[in-house]
Amino acid sequence: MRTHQVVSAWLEQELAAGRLAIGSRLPGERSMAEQLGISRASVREGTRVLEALGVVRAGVGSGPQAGTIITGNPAVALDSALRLHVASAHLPVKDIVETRLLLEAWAAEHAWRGSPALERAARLLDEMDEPDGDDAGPGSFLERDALFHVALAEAAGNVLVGAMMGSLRGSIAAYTQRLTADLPDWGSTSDRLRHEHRAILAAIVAGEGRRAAGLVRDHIERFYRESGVHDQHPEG
Amino acid sequence: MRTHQVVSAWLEQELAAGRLAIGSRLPGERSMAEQLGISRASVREGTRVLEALGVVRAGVGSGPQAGTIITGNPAVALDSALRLHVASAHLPVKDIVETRLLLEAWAAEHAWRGSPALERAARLLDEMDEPDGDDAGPGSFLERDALFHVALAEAAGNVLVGAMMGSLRGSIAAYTQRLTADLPDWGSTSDRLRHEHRAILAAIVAGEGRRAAGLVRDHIERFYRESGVHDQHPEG
DNA sequence: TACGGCGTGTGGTCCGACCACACAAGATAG
DNA sequence: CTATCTTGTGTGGTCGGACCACACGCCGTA
Repeated sequence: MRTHQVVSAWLEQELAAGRLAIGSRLPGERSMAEQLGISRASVREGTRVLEALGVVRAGVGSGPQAGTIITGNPAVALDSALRLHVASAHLPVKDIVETRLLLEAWAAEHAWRGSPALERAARLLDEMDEPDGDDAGPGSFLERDALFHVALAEAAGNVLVGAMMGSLRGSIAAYTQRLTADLPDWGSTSDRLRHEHRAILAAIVAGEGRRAAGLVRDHIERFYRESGVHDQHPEG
Repeated sequence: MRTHQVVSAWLEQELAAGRLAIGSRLPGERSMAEQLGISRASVREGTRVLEALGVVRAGVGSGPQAGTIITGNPAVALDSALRLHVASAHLPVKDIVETRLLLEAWAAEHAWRGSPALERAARLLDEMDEPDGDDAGPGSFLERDALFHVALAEAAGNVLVGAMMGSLRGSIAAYTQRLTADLPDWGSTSDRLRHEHRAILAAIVAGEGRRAAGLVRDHIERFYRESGVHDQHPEG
């Protein structure tokens, strides 16, 4: 086993044994190096990995935000991973759209009606109704659009599904931005999107899961069809 | 931006520009440190992250396997990530089962009939028919069981879905192992699993996607119901 | 021609040093 | 006595240099 993996192996043990939990602070790098019998450089490599995986968060200085603290954020793991894999053209945009469709339709169908995520989604829709005051173009609209869809995914109460959609957000924002640039009439398109968003949320709140899932599917598919995503290359 | 992130940022640029691709070899750590104007320690932290994300693979010595080489393996990213997040009890087993159900049902419905993954799946089924010669108990059976399900997921031709199932494999193997220990009659259960596997694969090959999806759903759900997974805690 | 030792470049690990930072306790000025 | 400033301490962040094990390919040797 490579030396830096000692850190994650140790952390996994501590977590399983209940000696550490989310929110706990890890020993300092110097102290951990001594405890584990490895160098500080290796401890740091191990910590970097944990950080990339969204398991810990490192902060300098002193105080509550300082030190290396255990978090539970699986989304950051995929966020950066997806960026790289998309960049390497190993991950076609088509697959991302497909996966998004899959996750969101499922989430819409299984959404928990009392989820606070739905309230967040509703707030986002209200904000999207206000004309983009200062910012130009569809920038902040699409930002909230992506967040709205992530909120829907989280409403199903499945951490994994929520995390996966959360990490897709970055990729989604990237190409929706690109696609809207080619649209001839953004005004009417955004109006339609607004309307469809309302319909989706209403269906979920009304408990009509299957119908909501269908609406989500149409919503996403139509947008990509109109934008002609199928003609574009990942690096476009 | 933290220094070690210079590496992933640089790599992303190189990939996007087409100067690097999967299979390419990165410059040596020492040379890269000089090029990027950072220390070798930071380069190493950066490559450790890339390695954890499944973007590169590092090998010592010389020859074709040596050096840091770009791979496209998103699955390894989640594999370790899931282990840690499950250990931290941040990720309930219920969510994993649910996600598995979601991914596999979709994959069964969208499987590409000519996929080589289906041939692999068929071979695995044949191997599972042979009574576990030397190994005791359901060990290698469950191993192949998990691989069979991953193969089905890959048959849909979606890299992301395949990668997600691949990284779930570790977690799945962990608790199926645990659950089968409590089963009163493993012999009859494994017979039923074998039969269901055949039926699923046959439905896919016959092009009856929807029916295959239903079979998959029943297959997974029944197993977990019988095993009483709902009564178990993540750390069980 | 076949074999064996050696050079070279790779990542892997370690050490020791210094930096920027953020808080807390003490010293200081009002 | 209070408010402010200074200093101390511990944190992660970065750096340069050193040595190791490894695996290959070259080259001298038998």
